[in-house]
Amino acid sequence: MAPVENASARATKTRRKTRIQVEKEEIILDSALDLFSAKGFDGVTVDQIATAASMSKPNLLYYFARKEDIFVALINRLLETWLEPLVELNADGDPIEELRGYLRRKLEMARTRPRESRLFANEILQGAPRVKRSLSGPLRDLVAEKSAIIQGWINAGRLTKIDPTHLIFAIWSTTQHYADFEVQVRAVTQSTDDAHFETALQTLETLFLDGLRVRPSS
Amino acid sequence: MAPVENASARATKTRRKTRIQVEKEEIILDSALDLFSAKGFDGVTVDQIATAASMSKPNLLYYFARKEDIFVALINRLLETWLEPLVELNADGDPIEELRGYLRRKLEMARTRPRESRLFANEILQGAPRVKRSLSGPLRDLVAEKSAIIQGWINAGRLTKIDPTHLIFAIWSTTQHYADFEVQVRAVTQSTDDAHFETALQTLETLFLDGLRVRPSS
DNA sequence: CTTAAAATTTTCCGACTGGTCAAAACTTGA
DNA sequence: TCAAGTTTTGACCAGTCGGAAAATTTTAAG
Repeated sequence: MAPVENASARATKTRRKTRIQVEKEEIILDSALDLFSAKGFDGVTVDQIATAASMSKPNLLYYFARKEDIFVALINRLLETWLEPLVELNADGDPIEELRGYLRRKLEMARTRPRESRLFANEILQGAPRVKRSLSGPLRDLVAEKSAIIQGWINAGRLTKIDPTHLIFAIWSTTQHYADFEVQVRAVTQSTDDAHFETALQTLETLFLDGLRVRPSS
Repeated sequence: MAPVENASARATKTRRKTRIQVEKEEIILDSALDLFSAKGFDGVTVDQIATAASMSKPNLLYYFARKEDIFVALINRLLETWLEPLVELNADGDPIEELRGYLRRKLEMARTRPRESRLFANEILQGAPRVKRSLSGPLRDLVAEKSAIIQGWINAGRLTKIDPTHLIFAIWSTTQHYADFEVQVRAVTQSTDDAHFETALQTLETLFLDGLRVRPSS
């Protein structure tokens, strides 16, 4: 007798997952991340994901009933790790060192996890139809919390007067640029490896901490 | 008798365009820009573009033989205006004021032409399959030229030592962020209009020119 | 007004898409 | 070992897609 419900439905009913379920779902998600991050949701077929995961389409659909379920699973799993660098920003640390560390962690994430960055960019770019709720929920709350910390540093005269939220945007955009616009970066810098990330870090640190204007050295 | 070749083919043979051709092509491109920038190349059907342009699908295909031709036409037309703010960077001006002006122009472009920004982002994000040539050609040359100018300013001690190319990347990413990630920006700032662009400009100017580190005011 | 070219519409098609279904093959725990 | 549950497969489908073809209507130049 064929099962009435699929693997996903069963999972939500908290019936515990089989060894095979855990393994196969992992393979599917990894293959899907490859494809979705490179071609976007609409640019990928279920068949392509199945082939990449070395299984048949109906078999894949046994684990994720709909194509969109795979995408949503990826986004949800992504959001957590994605915000980790910001979570680590510590109110008790030295402001300059804390922000330098955040910049470094975020750039490192762009270097080591470009697929996740591009997947997220793809989704936001198209109006975030599947994660809008998360944006105005957990994301906004976290930014508000960390912005308050930065504002505290500014009020204490330990940082230049600046809008904390837009500062966070600046860190996000400059670092993710190296993942999302990798093709462009490579075309312009003619780089074929990771070497430009070191230059990028130096440039961004100097820019964010000291700015372009030349000051007389004390 | 039906025409053997379509409007595009004729155009390439330098037969001059009809009034109707000029008008309709404009309408098609504008409608396509709306849709492509919002949903990406694969997320849009020819039928949707045709409906948005108030014509039938075969009629649209009379002007652009293939869906991809519309996209390519958009990208080509876009590239020129897109690089204009950088073209205007003037070697003879004051370095700080020149870069401030570039930043301002680029952010203004993100505000007034978000559709173009998103279209471009969509294309780059997916590996630039249709404009790779332009990236390593005209784009790279322009960046090289302007980087040399900035490097000249640095050598003359008029700017902080920094990698000019990555500085340009930083200006690109921070400004385009407000167009490409608009949904996220709005979700976080809870802004419903353009007001946050003023705050963004102030933040980026302060950040890029003076940095975060507090200096004793002379 | 005439007529050739341009523009539009109607009709159609083959390829592909996401997804279903029932049967077969395989695991696994008692 | 064996039966209940899990996993995999092959056949299939209804809808959509980009695009082709040909006939018809409209435009514009002489």
